[in-house]
Amino acid sequence: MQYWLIKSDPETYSFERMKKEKTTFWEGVRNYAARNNLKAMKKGDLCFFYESMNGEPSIVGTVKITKEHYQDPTTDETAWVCVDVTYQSTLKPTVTLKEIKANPKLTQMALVRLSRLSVQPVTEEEWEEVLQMSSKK
DNA sequence: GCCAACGTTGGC
DNA sequence: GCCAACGTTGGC
Repeated sequence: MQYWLIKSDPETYSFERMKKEKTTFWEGVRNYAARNNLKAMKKGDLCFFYESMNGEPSIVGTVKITKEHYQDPTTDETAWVCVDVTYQSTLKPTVTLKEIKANPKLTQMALVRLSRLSVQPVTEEEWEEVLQMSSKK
């Protein structure tokens, strides 16, 4: 069981839409490092859903991997894969990037260090810490 | 909208 | 296979 974080520009695919559709295939990854992480995902793994760009960049909820990687149907290139994810929960309130950066326990998070990686691993400690931050607010 | 960071491409 | 140039991402 592992934890991950996936990023989305809400103009492309918002968490609102994720909630409405319940399940979606996470396609469009065109970066090798991110692709390798997609391939490492296992059914049942949990993911933070992070919204970038618009407004306050934040972790807004969690989703679950419901299907392991397969050929990305949006391209013929066999190099690229996608996974299926299903809505799990909404973080109330959300945890912003600002707060994550301000938390000394989270300075090692890939989100802070590798800000451009769109699919990244999260440690169990980081996972728990972010959930705590949300519940304590 | 700017610009820093970083991944990718392509010439050698 | 190196590395400069270029393109893209994403925070601000």
